[in-house]
Amino acid sequence: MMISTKGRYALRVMIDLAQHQGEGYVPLKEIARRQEISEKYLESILKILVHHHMLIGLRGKGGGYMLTRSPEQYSIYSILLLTEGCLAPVACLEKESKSCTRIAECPTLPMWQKLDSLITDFFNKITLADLAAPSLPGNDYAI
Amino acid sequence: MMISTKGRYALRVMIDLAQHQGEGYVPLKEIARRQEISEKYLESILKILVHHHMLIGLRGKGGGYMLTRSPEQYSIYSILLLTEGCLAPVACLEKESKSCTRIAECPTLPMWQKLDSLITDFFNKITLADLAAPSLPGNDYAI
DNA sequence: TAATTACCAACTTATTAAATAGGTTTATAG
DNA sequence: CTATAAACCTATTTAATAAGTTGGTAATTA
Repeated sequence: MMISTKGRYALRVMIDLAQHQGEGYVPLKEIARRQEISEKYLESILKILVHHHMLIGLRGKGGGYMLTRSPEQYSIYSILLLTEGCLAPVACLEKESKSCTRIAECPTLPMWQKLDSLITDFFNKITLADLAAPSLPGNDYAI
Repeated sequence: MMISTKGRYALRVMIDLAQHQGEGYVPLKEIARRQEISEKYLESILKILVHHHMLIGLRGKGGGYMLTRSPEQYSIYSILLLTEGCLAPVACLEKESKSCTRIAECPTLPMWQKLDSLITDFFNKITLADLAAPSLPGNDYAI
């Protein structure tokens, strides 16, 4: 498997926030309740998103979280990359992977690279708006 | 990440065997040396492949492993599926996943299903022959 | 019958995922 | 000005999985 709960939960939260745009700041407690995810665990995920300016977090009474842009302006790729760290299908393609000595002769590397592009393109073409929107003709991704 | 060493090593072994077809049975020791993989770890991977008739294993002096078909007849998908168990990009799509209560309303499920098809198709279209063959015009996968 | 090989089950170690605990800081409503 | 509600922060724990090792047994053949 490739996408952990961190990435999947992050997506669900972002969709939740997209669907509650215009309601001001939405507190974590509310999101956690709606999404049935532990508040404390969500916290650690939202921290990443705030830190990278995908969200604004406002403290204190009346505070909560809010999107910084409109849903069309978030690619699913950007959200998953932040929370998962890396979306490569094999260790060989990871940035930190101490370069394998067999790279030059590896008969499988080109295949992994093609798959990686395929996946990257797939997620880059989908936006938060596609997932948050109700089902409409032309929207392949909505339920 | 998605494909562990088990699946990656399995592919390398199958390619190695494809490239040494016609040399009779190839002992594990030789494969392990060429591929720089621990003999004992390889053993556990080859066991799976033999058990599912992807390979024949012959014991005793002069024994070793051999493909049961020609390389064109193995899809990469079939090899990875056996050794990895499941290639689904998210837990939600795994067979054993205790069915999530949110399936009916999950705004991300259609996306995961599309990605899963994409990956399955990708691996199904590539055969062992594609990876084992030398680089030729029309072979996108060889080094 | 000795050497060589595959086969088998159990165990260990390392890494990562997933979640929890227990606080501090900031803002606002009253 | 104070109680409350919220985000923020660091460290720790637990669970699961990946990765590899140990120590054998069974079959085959030179």
